Amino acid sequence: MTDKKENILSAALELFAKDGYNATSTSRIAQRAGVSEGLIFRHFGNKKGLLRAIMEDVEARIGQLLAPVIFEDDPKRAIRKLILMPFSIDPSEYDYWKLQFKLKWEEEYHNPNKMKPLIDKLAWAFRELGYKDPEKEAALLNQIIDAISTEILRDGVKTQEAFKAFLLEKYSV
Amino acid sequence: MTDKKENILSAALELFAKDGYNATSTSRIAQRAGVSEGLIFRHFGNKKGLLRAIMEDVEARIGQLLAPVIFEDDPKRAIRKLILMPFSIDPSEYDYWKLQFKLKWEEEYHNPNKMKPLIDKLAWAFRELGYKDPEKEAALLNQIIDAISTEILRDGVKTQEAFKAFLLEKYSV
Amino acid sequence: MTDKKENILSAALELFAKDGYNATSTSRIAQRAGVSEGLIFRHFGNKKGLLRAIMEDVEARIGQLLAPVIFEDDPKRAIRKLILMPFSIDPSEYDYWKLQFKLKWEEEYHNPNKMKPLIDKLAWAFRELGYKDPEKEAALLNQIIDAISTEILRDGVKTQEAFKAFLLEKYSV
Amino acid sequence: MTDKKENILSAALELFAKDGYNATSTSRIAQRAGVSEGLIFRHFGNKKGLLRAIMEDVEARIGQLLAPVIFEDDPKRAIRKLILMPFSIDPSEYDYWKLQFKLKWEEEYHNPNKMKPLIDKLAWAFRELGYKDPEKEAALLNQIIDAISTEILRDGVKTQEAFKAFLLEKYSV
DNA sequence: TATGAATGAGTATTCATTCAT
DNA sequence: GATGAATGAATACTCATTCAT
Repeated sequence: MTDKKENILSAALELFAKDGYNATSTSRIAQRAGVSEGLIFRHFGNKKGLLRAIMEDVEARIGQLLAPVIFEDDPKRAIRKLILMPFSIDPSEYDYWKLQFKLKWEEEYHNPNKMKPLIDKLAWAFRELGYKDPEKEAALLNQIIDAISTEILRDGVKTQEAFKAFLLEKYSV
Repeated sequence: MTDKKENILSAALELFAKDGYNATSTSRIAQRAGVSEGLIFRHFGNKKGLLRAIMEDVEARIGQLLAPVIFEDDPKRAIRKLILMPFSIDPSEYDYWKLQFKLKWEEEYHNPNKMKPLIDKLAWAFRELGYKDPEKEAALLNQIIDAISTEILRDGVKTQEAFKAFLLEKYSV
Repeated sequence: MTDKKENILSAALELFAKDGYNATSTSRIAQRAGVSEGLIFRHFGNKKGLLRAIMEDVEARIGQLLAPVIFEDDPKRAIRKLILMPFSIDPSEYDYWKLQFKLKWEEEYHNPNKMKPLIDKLAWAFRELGYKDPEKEAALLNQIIDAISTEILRDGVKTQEAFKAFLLEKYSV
Repeated sequence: MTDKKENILSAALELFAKDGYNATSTSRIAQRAGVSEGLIFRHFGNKKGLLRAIMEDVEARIGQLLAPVIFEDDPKRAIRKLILMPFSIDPSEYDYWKLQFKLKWEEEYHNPNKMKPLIDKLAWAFRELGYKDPEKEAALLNQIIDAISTEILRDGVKTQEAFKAFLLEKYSV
């Protein structure tokens, strides 16, 4: 991949994450990337194509982050790893996550199945631990982590730090 | 308030809730409201002014919905009422709620303090019931309700129905 | 119709006739009409809409020009009037005609049926005059007039003047 | 001439003939020719240069087609050959002709002198046959053939077939 | 010879906003 | 209060062309 193509990708990620897809014009992306506007279209066809290219990256990163949870064999440790996850995201990767959350509300880009494997794993963990309604517990914890991630991305990790111990204790993990 | 002004307000609410603020043009609002585009600016100054006017409504509705929780004197019943709340929203009012959630991610319009009184009330309730860390419990339940509301607004109330009993039991309320 | 709307119409007619539809940009039209580019779209929706509006005029003018032929009761005089027609077009109306011919080759705008009533009338005239194959004679004369009109529009009426007498004599009208 | 250069030429001919010069982009030409866009400019300098190269071909073909008329020594047979000409064009060569006609109205490319030798030959033929105004007869027949060719290129040879016998008889050739 | 990255000017169209009536 | 004409800046996208490789 050429330098300029990468510049476009990272400028777009940054702006999409900050302002959203609709509110970011291709001309601002080009400007920030230091390239001509036309180049965006030569490389990605259209604005949606650029978004798609970025989303592939985003999904890969999320996959990487979730992998340790999904491949954990011990149920307690799986839950623990998930709870710790939002606190361990590298700030340099926040934009990937912000975009993911922004797109839930913008565009038709929302794909709720993306989290399916994680929820399944959690359900398994809760079942192993003898919880009465493991599916619901899984969905609930997933939502909690989702909400905490949201807050972290908006206001920084420090504002949510207190929840870490709280949740670990609540779930005894 | 004149008819036409109200038409504008309800057309804008509908469109903002469906497509977001940025993706809704004043011309589409005028068209759907059956008024001239100019009238929007006579009444509300500019597009942001229109959004502000709508948000006043939105906040009033949310206030109304939360009032029964906040003025409940029995801690168990307060928690119970909050859990039931997202399931009891009249579908005709969904747009107010959708807009509220959409705006969290769009615009600089997010006002996290809006929920402060509710969280305080919840903290009080959990304290009364002897929970160890009532502030965190309050924040957590608030986030859970937030997440469930989100899902209800996106996919309908039926998809989340199962959580009602689950949560009521979990919190023994 | 407002002044500015008419300005747009006449600027567009002029430019479409000179350079063709595709080769004329909306910005050049706006510039020549002395209006903002946006106004074109407010009045005509899009570039095609502008062309359509012009074509309605064009067809009305052509109708007017052909009417004396079509409502002529004497066959010889009908043919005579048609032959004289291209020589009698007011130069101020050339653009309407040029556009008509340009569009035959550009766009999907060609409508061969437009000339049907004229050809029918000619066929009738030739039949009345005892010609052996009146339909073909009609089509042929129509084509000849078409070709002469083309030349007149390109190079001026003088270059074709000699054909006037030649054709009148040829058809003895 | 290299393969690729020929590919460009034939792709451009096809597209210019179908959509016109202005409406055909160099990128579409390159795509259809299966070459890089840059190669067009290496070979032909610019888009106009490509058109010029094609027009040389076009004129050569037209010359070939007219040669039998121009070198015919018998006046009747010369006229006969011209009348038959548009019906005998090989459909695989239609694009050359379409382009020729399209360009009459687009671009500054029209060259009316191209037909001079043909018209001179016709004038000679009509003079030989004792027509009263051979120059005009020549110009007229040329226009008729031109018009019939136009129709054939647009709607196919069958739609004009009937004119063949009609004209041959009209001119007794 | 041939490519493919890159550009700057241009395209049709939409936008929020103003203003005379 | 209400309209509809009008605008200028912005939008996503296309174009012919250049150039290093």
